[in-house]
Amino acid sequence: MTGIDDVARAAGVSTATVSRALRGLTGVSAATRDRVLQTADSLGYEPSSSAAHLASGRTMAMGVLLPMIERWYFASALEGVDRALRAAGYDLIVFSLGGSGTNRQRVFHRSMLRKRIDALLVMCMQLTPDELADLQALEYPNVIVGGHVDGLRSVSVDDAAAATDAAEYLISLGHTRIAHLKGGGAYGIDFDVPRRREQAFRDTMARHGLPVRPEWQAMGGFRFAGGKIAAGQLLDAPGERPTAIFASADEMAFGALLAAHERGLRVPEDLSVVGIDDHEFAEPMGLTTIRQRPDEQGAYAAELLLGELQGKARLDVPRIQPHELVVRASTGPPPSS
Amino acid sequence: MTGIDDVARAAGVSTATVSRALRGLTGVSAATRDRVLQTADSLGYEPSSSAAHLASGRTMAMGVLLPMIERWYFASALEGVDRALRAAGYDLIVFSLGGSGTNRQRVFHRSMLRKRIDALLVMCMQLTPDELADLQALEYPNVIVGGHVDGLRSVSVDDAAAATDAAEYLISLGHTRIAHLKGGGAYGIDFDVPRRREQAFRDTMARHGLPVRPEWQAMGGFRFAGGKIAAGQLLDAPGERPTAIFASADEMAFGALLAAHERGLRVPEDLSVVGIDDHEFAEPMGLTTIRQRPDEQGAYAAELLLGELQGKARLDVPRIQPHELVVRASTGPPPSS
DNA sequence: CTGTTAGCGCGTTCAA
DNA sequence: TTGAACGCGCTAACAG
Repeated sequence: MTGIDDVARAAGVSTATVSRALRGLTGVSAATRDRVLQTADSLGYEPSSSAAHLASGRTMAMGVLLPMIERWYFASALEGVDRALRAAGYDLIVFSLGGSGTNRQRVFHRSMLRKRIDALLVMCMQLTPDELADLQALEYPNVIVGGHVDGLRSVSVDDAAAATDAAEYLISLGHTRIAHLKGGGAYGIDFDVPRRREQAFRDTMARHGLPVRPEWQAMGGFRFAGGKIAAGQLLDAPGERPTAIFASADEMAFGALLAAHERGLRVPEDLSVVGIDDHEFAEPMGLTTIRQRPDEQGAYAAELLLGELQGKARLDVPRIQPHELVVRASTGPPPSS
Repeated sequence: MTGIDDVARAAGVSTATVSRALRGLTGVSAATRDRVLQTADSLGYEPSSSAAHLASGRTMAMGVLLPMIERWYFASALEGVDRALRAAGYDLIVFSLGGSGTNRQRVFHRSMLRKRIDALLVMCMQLTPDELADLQALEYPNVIVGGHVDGLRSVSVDDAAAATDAAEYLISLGHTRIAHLKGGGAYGIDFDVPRRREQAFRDTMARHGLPVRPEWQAMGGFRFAGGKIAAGQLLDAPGERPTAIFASADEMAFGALLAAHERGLRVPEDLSVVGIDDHEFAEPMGLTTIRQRPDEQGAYAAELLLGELQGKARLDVPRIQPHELVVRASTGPPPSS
């Protein structure tokens, strides 16, 4: 393996000069810099990140801790984080709980991040007090993405506003009999996003003097299959049927769409459905939804940490991430019945 | 930060003994080992991976290079890789091309992996000759997952057999007018999986003396939206309609299902659809498909590399990964017309 | 079974 | 603008 002294020798300078030239520091004449760059390139030299870490204290890597990867939100956010990090020359180290929730003990234990990262992004996780303490003991900059933990900064949409906008839109169309497909309880990891959305839904209904019927609140577990089953039960129940379903996430909304189809209900004539996310499938499925961009949230969070590592002032209250109503074919006025 | 000498001093032994005890090497008395473990724990000591790397030559990290994260196959495979690595105490470093294909130059350039990893998994990428050379110059163990590159080992299903099984199943139901939704051309990264599946489809049709009509071959780009559009065009075309669609991936099959529904075609009475993958949505959508398990493929590939790092013999021909027909509600005999 | 010592490959002083 | 020398924290080889 070719090291820094090989370059130094070949370029006829000291290792210190090579180091300076390669990192673009000042105090190197243009001539020597060019020479160093050229010989480094021709020798195929690349510095060892471990040696650099040891000498400088910086790992040039960032960690992401998440409950699981294979979920639209997480995978998209990861993509955004990766994009931001790569642009800054940082590496991305991924720690997934794999949805298990069982290897949950000592998540933030020192062993999980063996002095390998400069900062940590935590995605959508509800933390126990012990875990919170562990995280803070880790002492490097951190931020929560897509979730909320007391005492830590979050980068996310305004979940309450997003849910409110969805419910308000249904109400503006004339709906009064609105059901709610709730998320949560599915990741093996609770987090409060579903609670915030549900509360906002309830508040919005109350503000309009509309009832929130217990039998129209169902748990869809944030997934297609769960949403389909829950929506099916809603629609099959005796008595009045809702004219609209607000799903706390698109995947559950897809399930609702399918459940309606299977029962011969027309969307939106008989039933309107609105979700949150703007999942890739929402457009082809014609789902009206509240768009959010997990990738941009991830990138924003990564850049925030990157900024702090470069000495920028700490941002105690990150910018709320935007959301937006996207109207498609799954919503319309309620049936006139 | 507490280092190894802090532990050594506190335990009254040398740093070498601490190192040995902590790594579970032989040649340490039970008593000393316990004492060391205990003081290390109480001091909250965790070794620096960089220092360990420098001294030992091992990074205890593995890299994964993939075209993008937010895609069912990649995210699932990543999950499996992570699971295997974490069990072995290895870290996972992710390099995503972000679907761009533009920052494609010098993918394997030394700078991409600054001596940070012990082995590399490459997912589903078609490599240029230059890239292949770069990869091999990287000199650490590698393996391709879910794709094929001449000269490199692959962990994947038998794509030809999977596509054959799907087509054979349709044929066994009595279908003769079978359309094909092809993948490919979508990732910004070509790879030969779609070609293998298409070829197997053609071969199977030929073997049964069935025609492969050019107007029934459509490009769905491996995605829901693309599959929906392509299937819609197939179904809207004047002249005879296919009685079955074989989609090279579930996401396109979902699009076909939707296109059929929108045209009032009943599935499977008027049209049968079969996919490949067993995507999470396949079960609730009632899609007949060929199941594969990307997570297990990823885990298997990771374990293969792990084994080699531990000195096991190199496996030149990894085990073909299993696939399996899963019959659901989207397939049936062709209409008797 | 345990301790001593010499690097691993850089970044970073400090002096020139 | 450049170079020499030290040390980051650990593992490995050797000696005891």
